[in-house]
Amino acid sequence: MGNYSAMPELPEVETTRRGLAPHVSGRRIAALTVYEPRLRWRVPDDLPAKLAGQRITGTGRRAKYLLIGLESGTLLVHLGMSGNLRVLPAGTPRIAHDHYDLLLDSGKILRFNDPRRFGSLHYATGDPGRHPLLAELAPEPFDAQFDPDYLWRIARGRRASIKQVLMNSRLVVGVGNIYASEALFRARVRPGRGARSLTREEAGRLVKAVRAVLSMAIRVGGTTLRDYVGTDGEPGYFRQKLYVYERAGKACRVCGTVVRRVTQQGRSTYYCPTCQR
DNA sequence: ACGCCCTCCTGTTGGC
DNA sequence: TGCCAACAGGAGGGCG
Repeated sequence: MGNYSAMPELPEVETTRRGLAPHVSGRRIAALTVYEPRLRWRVPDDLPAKLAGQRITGTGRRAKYLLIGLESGTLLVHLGMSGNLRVLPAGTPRIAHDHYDLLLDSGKILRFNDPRRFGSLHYATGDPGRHPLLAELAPEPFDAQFDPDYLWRIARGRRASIKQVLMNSRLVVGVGNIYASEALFRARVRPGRGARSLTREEAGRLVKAVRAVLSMAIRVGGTTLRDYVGTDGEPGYFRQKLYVYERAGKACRVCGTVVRRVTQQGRSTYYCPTCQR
């Protein structure tokens, strides 16, 4: 399997945000240096000039976008599926796939590394929520709006599977491939079920499960696959808590049944045929 | 409106 | 042992 890296989902992004916030909040950007602008979208040539000298007002997160608030706008940082941000002393030698540095007035740099270059860097002026990448996003899983009624209602109107619904960022954001499988396991719902077959009770269990699995992952610092590290170099420990993800052929941790792997829309899905109905 | 597929990218893996 | 195709996946874009 090629997941040598973090596959940053919502918990990994939130872990990154919390790790770097104390290092960047209130600092001034001395310079942005772009070594490789060809990310998911090309980093604009004029971005360094726009950022230089600006104070960082704070950090935030929307879906899997890390937001860095500046005096005159907001940086939208996406980690893609192999990206990470590290806080390092200025002058630290670059390694392969280091693509840009934000030099801070503290003498530290915020360095972005991303082997697959699926990550991105955007700058929004004005309300970042109006930026095209954020404007159409669904509620956060921890929003009050994402409740059993909401999930049940949208699921009933869909022909797609329940796993597809969970992973559709126009319906609910932040649930990627790992946590979709894990949440469905905890809710005891089979991932291949048609979303419209979800009962009201199952919708309730699923809302709880999504929130539980995400908040637990945030609490322990994300999922370690191969070499995931947060901004301070500490690995995440959620991998140890996985019930089904990447456990095909192994015994279910609850009932002992062999965990299955199936493919849905080209993505791996894992489930226990006994625990999940 | 919805659902599905394609695309971007590169390190790792497995088959021959 | 070495080569190479397949695979992994977030998510926007496009198409039917």
